[in-house]
Amino acid sequence: MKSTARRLAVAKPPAQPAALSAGAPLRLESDYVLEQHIGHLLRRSHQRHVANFEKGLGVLDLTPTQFAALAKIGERGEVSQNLLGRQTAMDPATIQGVIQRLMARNLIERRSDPSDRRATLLRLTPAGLALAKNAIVKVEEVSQTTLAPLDARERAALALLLQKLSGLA
Amino acid sequence: MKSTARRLAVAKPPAQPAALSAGAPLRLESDYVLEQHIGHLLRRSHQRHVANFEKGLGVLDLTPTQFAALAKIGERGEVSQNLLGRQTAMDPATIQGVIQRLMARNLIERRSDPSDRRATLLRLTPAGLALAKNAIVKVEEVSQTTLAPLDARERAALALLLQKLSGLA
DNA sequence: CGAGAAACGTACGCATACAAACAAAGCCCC
DNA sequence: GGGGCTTTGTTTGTATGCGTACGTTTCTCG
Repeated sequence: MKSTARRLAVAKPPAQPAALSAGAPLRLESDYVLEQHIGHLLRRSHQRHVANFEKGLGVLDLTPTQFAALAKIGERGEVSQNLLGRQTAMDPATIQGVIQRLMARNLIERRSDPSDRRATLLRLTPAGLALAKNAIVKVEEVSQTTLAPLDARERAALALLLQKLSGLA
Repeated sequence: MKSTARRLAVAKPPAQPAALSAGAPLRLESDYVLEQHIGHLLRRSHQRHVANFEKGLGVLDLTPTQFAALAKIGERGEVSQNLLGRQTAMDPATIQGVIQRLMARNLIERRSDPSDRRATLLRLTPAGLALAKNAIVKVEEVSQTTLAPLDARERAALALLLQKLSGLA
């Protein structure tokens, strides 16, 4: 078994206590290029899409995760909270907050599962259903905006590659 | 000029006040498939990479953004905070928190720009430089882990597509 | 020169995102 | 039948990530 669980990588400060390093700044001699790394590219691309999303949804005022939850609930009819989390790739702590905010807006409602007293079942309210329908149209437009730099062949290729990368294929 | 700045999309609850909808759950009749949408794929892929990152960095205990800031500072020698933010795709509010945490760990230090009293210049401490060097090695390994599902040709294609998508190409 | 615009860093609020710890309920399997 | 493991949902704490507003400083341009 592993000995220590986790150790903070705190480095003790250098010898001279107070003064800032006086001379030329320290440089990292390396051919590392942030902009070419997969992590940075994924982050930037996702960041741009989220920006498009929030702009495109406008008065509907849904975040990507809120929309995903709403759409998934509508697709399944009724789901438990943790199952919904797994199907939208959110951990229990995250989905919990999302659910709370959707409930506060009367978009979903919950009842306890009669066959499992631990679980709560989620379903759309009429308002949630109506909002989801409107949102789907907008979300399609958002996807077009995000994908605008790519042609049809590139879009298909990208989707396939990302499915492989995320373990969905 | 626009009339109202922003309106909350709150829907008034349906006629019956208290009771949950009794019958069958409302369903969203739609062929919308979350798993095929670019936003979800980007989110999942990024999510998987971040998980690899945090696992792979181990005791170095750097988040992707903290590493990006550290690497960029080391590359430039000395940068102002906002410029660093632009080069790592973080807005001023976000980079501010990252800088605070790196400073609290003695990895970077700041001085006010003598030629612009608004700006603060950031540079690596010796500890920060050492940590960054170690981190770069680990980060390369993380990238390999993330990209493991793809062969060389697919990796190159993905990088190109994401560069286009994020506006870096 | 001097007023308006722009840029710098900071602060607050909200929404993901996840680790860790927890109580309650259900399941497994001897 | 019952002890242990798992699952469900919650809470707390930390870290992005961005909108917005703010005070200070610098720049621009008439």
